[in-house]
Amino acid sequence: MPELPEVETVRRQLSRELSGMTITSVAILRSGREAPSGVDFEQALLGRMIEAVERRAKVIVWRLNDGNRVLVHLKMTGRLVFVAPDYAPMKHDRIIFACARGEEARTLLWADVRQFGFMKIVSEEAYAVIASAYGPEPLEASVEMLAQRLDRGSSRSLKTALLDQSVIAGIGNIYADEICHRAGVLPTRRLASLSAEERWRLADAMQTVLRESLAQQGTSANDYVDTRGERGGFLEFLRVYQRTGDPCSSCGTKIERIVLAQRSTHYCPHCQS
DNA sequence: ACATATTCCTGGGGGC
DNA sequence: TGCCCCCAGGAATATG
Repeated sequence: MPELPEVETVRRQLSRELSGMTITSVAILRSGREAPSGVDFEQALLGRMIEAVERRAKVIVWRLNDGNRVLVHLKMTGRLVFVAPDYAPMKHDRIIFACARGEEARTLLWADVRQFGFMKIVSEEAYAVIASAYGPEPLEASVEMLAQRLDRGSSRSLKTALLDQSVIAGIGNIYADEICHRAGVLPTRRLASLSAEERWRLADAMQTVLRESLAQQGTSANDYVDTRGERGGFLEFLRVYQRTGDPCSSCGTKIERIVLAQRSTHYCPHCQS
């Protein structure tokens, strides 16, 4: 499940490989999750140069030289992987892109087992509207700003707020649980009950956890791999996520699991309050 | 303004 | 070996 560190890892690799490249072919193997669909999608990309690869929240953004943006959301099981030019397509592959810059060429595959992900071509103006709906980027905003985003006098749970992309961008189920554990705060807490000190600890934990994971190229809990097909290394550093019953790394108490906001939620009943 | 349920989808694992 | 059922979940949408 790519969240900010995984999506950012993919973005960096794409930026390195694709910046300045022109799209020379678009082979849609399985239509339905791209917009506009089919031939219109292909025609909107052919001959365009990728000027830059950016990211907003969990969305990867290809900036094209005609001003349009290609938005890619990997959702649960989406993958962007570089493959050989003669790659033989497999069951869940959706689109294969060929790109070139002089003598250099790259073949990029978009595959998605569960088919939740999408690719969408939008204008510069439409992208600005989409981007503005997201909350601040946790690795770019200040701790003060992030703490302030959690200060809403709200009755909703902390976990719900952390998963809400309009509050803070890029956090998903893995990092929501890890952030709460680092900060020593229960995910079930109501926002309105958080002290200023707790909000500051949460904001600080957001940056710490996301930075540490990014340094390990993200977490491969299930399906995630980067553009080279390699897994992220942060799994072994997770302290609560998918560690139900394991001893807490800080105090040895067994990690517990509940369902909160329709999501599996993991916490240490001793370290978090 | 909040929660909760439903929807999309497929593979993997447990139970028998 | 092979069913059946449940589970994983990002985010939009509907309902309470």
